Amino acid sequence: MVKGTREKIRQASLEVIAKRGYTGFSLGVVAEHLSISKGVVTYHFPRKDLIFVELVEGYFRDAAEYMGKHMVIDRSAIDALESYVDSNLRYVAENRHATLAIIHIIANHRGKDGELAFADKDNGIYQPLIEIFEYGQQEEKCFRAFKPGLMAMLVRSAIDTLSGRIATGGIKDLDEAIKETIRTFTLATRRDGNEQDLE
Amino acid sequence: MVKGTREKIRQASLEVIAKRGYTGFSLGVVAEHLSISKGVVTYHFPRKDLIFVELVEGYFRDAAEYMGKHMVIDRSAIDALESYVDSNLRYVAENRHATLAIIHIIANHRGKDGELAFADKDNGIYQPLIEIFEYGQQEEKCFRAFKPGLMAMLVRSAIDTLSGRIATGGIKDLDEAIKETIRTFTLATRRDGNEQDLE
Amino acid sequence: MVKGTREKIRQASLEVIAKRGYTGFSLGVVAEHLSISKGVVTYHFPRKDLIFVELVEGYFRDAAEYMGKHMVIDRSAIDALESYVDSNLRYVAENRHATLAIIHIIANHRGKDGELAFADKDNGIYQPLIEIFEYGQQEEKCFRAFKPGLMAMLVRSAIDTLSGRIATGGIKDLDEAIKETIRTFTLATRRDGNEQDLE
Amino acid sequence: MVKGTREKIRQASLEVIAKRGYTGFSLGVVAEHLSISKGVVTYHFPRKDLIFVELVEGYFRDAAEYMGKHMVIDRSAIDALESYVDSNLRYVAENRHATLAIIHIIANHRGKDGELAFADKDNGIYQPLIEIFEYGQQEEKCFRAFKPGLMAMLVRSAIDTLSGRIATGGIKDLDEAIKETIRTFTLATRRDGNEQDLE
DNA sequence: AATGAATGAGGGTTCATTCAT
DNA sequence: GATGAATGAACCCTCATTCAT
Repeated sequence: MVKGTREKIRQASLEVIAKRGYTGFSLGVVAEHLSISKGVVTYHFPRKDLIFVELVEGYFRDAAEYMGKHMVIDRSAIDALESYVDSNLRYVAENRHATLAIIHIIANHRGKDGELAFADKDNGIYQPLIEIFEYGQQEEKCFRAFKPGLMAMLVRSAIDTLSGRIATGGIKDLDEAIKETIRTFTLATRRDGNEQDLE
Repeated sequence: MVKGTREKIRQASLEVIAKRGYTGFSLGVVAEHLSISKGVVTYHFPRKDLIFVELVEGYFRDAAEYMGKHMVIDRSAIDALESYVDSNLRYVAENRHATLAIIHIIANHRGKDGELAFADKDNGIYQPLIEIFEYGQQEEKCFRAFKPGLMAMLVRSAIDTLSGRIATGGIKDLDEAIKETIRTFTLATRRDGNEQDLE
Repeated sequence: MVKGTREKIRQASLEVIAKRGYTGFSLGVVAEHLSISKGVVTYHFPRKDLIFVELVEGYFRDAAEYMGKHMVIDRSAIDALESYVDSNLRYVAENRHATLAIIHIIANHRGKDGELAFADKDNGIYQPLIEIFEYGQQEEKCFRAFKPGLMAMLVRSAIDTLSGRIATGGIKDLDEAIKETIRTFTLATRRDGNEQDLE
Repeated sequence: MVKGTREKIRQASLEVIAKRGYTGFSLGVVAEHLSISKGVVTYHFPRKDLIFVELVEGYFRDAAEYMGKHMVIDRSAIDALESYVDSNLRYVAENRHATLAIIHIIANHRGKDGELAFADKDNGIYQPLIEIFEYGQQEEKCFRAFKPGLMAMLVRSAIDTLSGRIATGGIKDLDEAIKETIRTFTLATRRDGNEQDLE
């Protein structure tokens, strides 16, 4: 199977960024990595930014597709939360290089105005979680009272940090880590009789 | 009181990195920011790395000092955990710029070998948490069974991500955010009768 | 009638050069301007130079043809001079874009040796004027004594500069400008009784 | 006498542009010409444009100073016109390289908007001539009726084109060329009894 | 006749670093 | 302590040109 050069550049870019970081990424390194001329890269991506745009958008598109296939949304809110964390981390585990690269890009790439260019990408990702929490709090009454936005941030923080660890190979037992993460947030969010003890 | 040039450079560096990111930081920008010659910077810090080293070490030294003053370690493990999260986040809130800058440095700065230069700094920070968890599990029996290292990572992830939000001004009600974070991990780690329900 | 691609490229090149200058001209811009591939341009003009050669030669060929139709050479030298200036400027006015482009090319394009490639084209254009002046001085005695080559240069300078103005739209009343230019050189070259006053 | 590097770069730039044209000018060529690093050039002129700005402004400043010293403005309008042409061309003759370079810059350099960056410099130069003509027409009645702006353009065109010739060494006898140019425009502008013959 | 891919040289620019003063 | 000058490597990007299809 012949992969187009453009796709090769995408792939190599992800690898380079994952391995050498945002700063270590340059057209020259990618070209060298692929044993092609530097001009080939600029031929396919007239401006360096466009590589980032394509990588980030592609990553989120694929992730959304994966999530759509694996997330459980027709059962309880708790099941939804569990499957959200589970499918998220599994997608990450299956796309370690890409994930690490995307994290680097989002955290570092800035537009000409000096502002982070992909900050919004990061925000949009909270929405599904917030909806799960609101549904669980208002309809199913299975979640205790907490600010959905804040809890979503905590869940995401766990997923993102764990993603980094997974991506860098710092996690040995993936299933256990996922299981424990899910339990952590299940315990933290559920509504039960003991809740008022904490007041 | 006259602040030494060296200190001024440190301060300016933190501000620049916090505002413009790791990539936007350069000796020239710092010099311009202070209205001094670029040579002055290299006079005080012969190599760029040394600025980072000093900033990161200074930050963790100050943080450790702050924690030493504010952490409760002579009461229960639960109190220790609570005060760890609390003092951590309060220190961050009081040092937003510095925190953001340090996060950027740790996430991006690499040595000549291409490896992240401050990855170890990040690791050492887990130790106190691990000890709290182990003590709470083995001695006080107040925590349920979980891998201390993993839970420490989850707590740190929450603190670090929240730190970023706080540092960038994304958190409106600091006290509420801290309180909710603490409750989240209190609920997630405590040992109670309902725990086995989840098996 | 379908215009051949080659002709389209010529036309587009003139427009691009006229609007963006010699420096702003590139094969890519022309291709984009025509919504064709860059390869098409190099197919028709294997080397960039060849576009310039064809444009310049075509321009002077057309100009010569136009002059041949409009110049009066069978009457007096004064009439010849007048019609030379007049037809020259009218041709320019009718071919503003092309004229501006050609001016840019002649002033900037250099061969591999670094010398202006079309400097000679510019020189050849003086000959008709010189002949008119010599004839008027020696045969008709209608012109005063002056170096024909020098006066030819002055006339050309007026025409060329005026051409630029006309081409860039800086001239509002074309007829008036032409009339005044002709009068200027008629007065400057004629032989009359007052001439010796100036000695 | 030690010339500063900045001044050397200015000088070398003028030479390079004069010899190789606007297109043949590059930071690399200048650096090589001076046997210095390319970085030195950008150290003194952070952006390439600034070289052009400094060259053009310096040229016009020097020219204005020279004109101020050599122009006769306290006698008749005719004398003023003569001295204007004379001092202009003599300044050019004494600054051949610079003049040629400035001509190239003005004709080619464009800002980011794509418009000629020094077009205005060229316009301001007409003002003195226009004033001379208006004064001669209205006060002294020594000039015939013509549009001052148009005639100014014709005079400038002669000067500019002659400047180019002089700069490129195409003029052998400078004094004769100047004298003839002055006579040409003296004859072309003066008011005498024969004027109405041309109506 | 037309196209897209690939190339490599050269462009301007940024920047950490060295050094003499 | 402080400074400005100089350096050279690396950066992104533009572009004429070559070539297989």
